[in-house]
Amino acid sequence: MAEANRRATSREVADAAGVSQATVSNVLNRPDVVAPETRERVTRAMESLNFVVNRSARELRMGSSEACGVIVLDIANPFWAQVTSGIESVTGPLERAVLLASSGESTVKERQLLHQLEAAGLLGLLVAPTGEHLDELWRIQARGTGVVLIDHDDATGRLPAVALDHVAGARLATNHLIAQGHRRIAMVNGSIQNHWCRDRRAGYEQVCRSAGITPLEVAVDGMTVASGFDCVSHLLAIDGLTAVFCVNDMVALGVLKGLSERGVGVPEEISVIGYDDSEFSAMLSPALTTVRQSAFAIGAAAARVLFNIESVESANRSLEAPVLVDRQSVVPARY
Amino acid sequence: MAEANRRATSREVADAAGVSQATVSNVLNRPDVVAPETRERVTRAMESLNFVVNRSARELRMGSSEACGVIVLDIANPFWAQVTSGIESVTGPLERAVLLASSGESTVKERQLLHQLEAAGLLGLLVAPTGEHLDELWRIQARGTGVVLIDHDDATGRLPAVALDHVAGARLATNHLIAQGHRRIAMVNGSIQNHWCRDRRAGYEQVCRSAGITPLEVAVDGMTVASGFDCVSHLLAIDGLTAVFCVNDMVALGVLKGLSERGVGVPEEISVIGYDDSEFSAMLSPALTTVRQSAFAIGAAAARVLFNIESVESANRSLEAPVLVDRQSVVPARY
DNA sequence: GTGAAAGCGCTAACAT
DNA sequence: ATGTTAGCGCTTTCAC
Repeated sequence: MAEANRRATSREVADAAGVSQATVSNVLNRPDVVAPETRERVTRAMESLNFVVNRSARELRMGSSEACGVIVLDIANPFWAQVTSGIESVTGPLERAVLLASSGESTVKERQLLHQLEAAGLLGLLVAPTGEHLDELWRIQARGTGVVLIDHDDATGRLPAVALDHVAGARLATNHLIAQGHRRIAMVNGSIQNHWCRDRRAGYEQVCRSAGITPLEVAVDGMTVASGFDCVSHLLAIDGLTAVFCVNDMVALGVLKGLSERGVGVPEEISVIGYDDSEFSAMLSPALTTVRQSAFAIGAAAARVLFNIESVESANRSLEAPVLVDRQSVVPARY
Repeated sequence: MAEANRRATSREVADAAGVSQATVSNVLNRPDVVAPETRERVTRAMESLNFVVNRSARELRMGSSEACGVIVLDIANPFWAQVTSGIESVTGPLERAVLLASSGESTVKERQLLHQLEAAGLLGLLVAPTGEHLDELWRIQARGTGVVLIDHDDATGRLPAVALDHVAGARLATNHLIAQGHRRIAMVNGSIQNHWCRDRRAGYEQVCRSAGITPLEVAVDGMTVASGFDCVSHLLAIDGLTAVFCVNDMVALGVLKGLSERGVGVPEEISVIGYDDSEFSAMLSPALTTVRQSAFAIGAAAARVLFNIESVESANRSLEAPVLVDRQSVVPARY
């Protein structure tokens, strides 16, 4: 049985190849500096011993790792799954590992994860913060771990941030509704702890007010299909309602379902607009009118910023402005 | 400026607290063994220095890490996002980090990732293999890193595997179609490189044959909405087709879309059945009839096996059998 | 209950 | 071109 039950060390490779450990290290890290013949011999030794470098040792020695940590708000949400894909699209080719974690929008879980990830000694962290308390992130940055905010700004400008313009997106959605003649428009919104929700509400309110109509907000707990479904009774209690703006497509899905179960026709009786343009949205019936923003692009941009491939400014500029995807769930109001 | 630009070491904490490094280590790992008063002093020093242990050093010393690596086939697919959630549901409370990577169903990418993850010196790996070549995984296991297969069996029994019964699920779907009187049933399937696709096809074919009807397979490249959409022309070329079994809900979504764009009514003209019961499936119109299997449960089960919380046998037993979710996209065939 | 010392596997000066 | 050596920050006997 040639197979050891333990990983081979560079020391063993060196012995097997009849060279010093330093040469093995050179073969690994600066192959050009070692004689082709020696290199060949060392490489063969590595293969026959199934050598694989011990990353902990390397990192300890070098003082840092190449990998990055990612904290998203909810991995089960398609938006974040897309963001993750975007991040991987840049880390993959760079052969950089990604340590992914999901805070589930819980601030305490976020703190735990931050602590764990910092202890992992990573090159940097990409984080979608759960709240406004950026101080822990500032501290991590000060201690030497790069931090890039995903879809959340740092008002103090200490942390680089790659963010989508939610205010603009919400304005787009609300304007569309108003342009179709709607005046009684509700917004189904998540917790305003969440800056998305805050920003989207801000956009919604701005447009409402300048059109002289009263904003009507219905809050839900999580931004999930279930919460959308559950809030339908509140929606139906609103007098004269003709349109609803949902904070995202998942919620819109729930609202659609709740409305249809109660026999309320969409879009004939009530128009519904979502946000995100999730993969399923075009396929709903009625196909969901929504606002598209590029989740994939924001993930990739944040990773590029962390790895110094691109400046924050340029990364943010590269993010497309939100666009309205006009489908079937919004029609002109009938009075 | 008290804030150092460098992480504090246990040595520094020791000096600040006027104790030895060993005591700091004890406070960290065996708090009970150190005098309460000393412990208190050390803890304060840690806080004031913002100490956080260097995981690389700890792991180097201990010879292994607590974290685990995960390789899924495609993180952007809701099924895998759910599996990931399941894994996190067990690693989270255990404070174990998860290193997530996605192979994108590419075998070469898989090899790269395996290499990277092994080099990270993790406690174990949870992997959904892209193909049948398990030899690299066997080697990793032999070298001392735990490996648990997600949704893929190891015929040799060397690797513990947590797997769903795709053959049974496909039988369920096909039987349902036949019970509704369908005889010309196509299956839209992904690459048979993928064992899911193979298993689901096997179930489909078994049932077809024993009912004396000819299996009709249409292959697509990836298991995505786009591939489903693209194969509709092939589907429509099949003479007398009345039903289609899609390898998953994403593909079904694409097929639904393609069919509706061509004015083919579902379910009046063609019945469609999916697989996975993705979150959006109930909300489609028609609501998608599909097969449910618990992606979340399989992730959690695999993690429990890796961490020795549960035996493979018990974990597999705990996985629910696939169930048919009868909705609107399948109706009796009309002749 | 606490400290001194050794060493995990690797890389990087420096010497040859 | 290759070898020697030191040491990254931590845990862990083994003394005291």
